[in-house]
Amino acid sequence: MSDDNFVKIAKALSDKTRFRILKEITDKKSYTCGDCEEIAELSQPTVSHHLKILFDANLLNSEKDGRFVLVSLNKKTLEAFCDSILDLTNKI
Amino acid sequence: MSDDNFVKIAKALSDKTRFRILKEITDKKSYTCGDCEEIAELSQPTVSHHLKILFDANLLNSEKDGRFVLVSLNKKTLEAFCDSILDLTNKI
DNA sequence: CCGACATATTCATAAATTTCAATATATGAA
DNA sequence: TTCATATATTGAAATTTATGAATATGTCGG
Repeated sequence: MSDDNFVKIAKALSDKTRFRILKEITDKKSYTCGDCEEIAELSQPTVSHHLKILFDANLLNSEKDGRFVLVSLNKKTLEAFCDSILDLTNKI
Repeated sequence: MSDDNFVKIAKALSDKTRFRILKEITDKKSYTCGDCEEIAELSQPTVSHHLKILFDANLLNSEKDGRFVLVSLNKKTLEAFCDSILDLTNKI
């Protein structure tokens, strides 16, 4: 993973609202953006903004379902991110 | 690990200068703050600021050696951070 | 088509972050 | 003690980020 990509993912993870959303959506198969508003307890535009950051970092998959957008965790990105971190520790 | 602690570590990792410093200091046993200035190619106060953020997130150990401060990677923090991420993926 | 709803975008504001010059502190050497 | 060096802190400017009101877009049901 490139340094830029690593930093982008870390930045996406570095906000408590976004982390709360990620933690919550691991439990169910799919969540709508509206579900995420309830989790975050913030306005719709703000949550939409946070979801975009998570999506741009490839931490979320999204899928249209009529009027809804269903989001789910992108496991591969999280695993690749972990691998990059463990690369640091394994060099010691 | 608490959510606050997770977010603090992610924030510390979410800057390219800080990530570059962390990557570099895995190679040698110990680095001085001056070494980190060379790595970062930024002013001394700026690097000192970045090192403080890494230290506050427990990503760096530091040890005084006369006039110098030697910094090294805190492997345990990185591993605990990874564990928290993998907790997310394992719930899917 | 129209009204209701889900999500995205624009715009403005407030807060946080990055950066460095200047300065302070601390330590070793002469 | 005095000077030179290593690091920390302060203060200020520029940039980025988080937030929400207003608005736009898109989709379903009638």
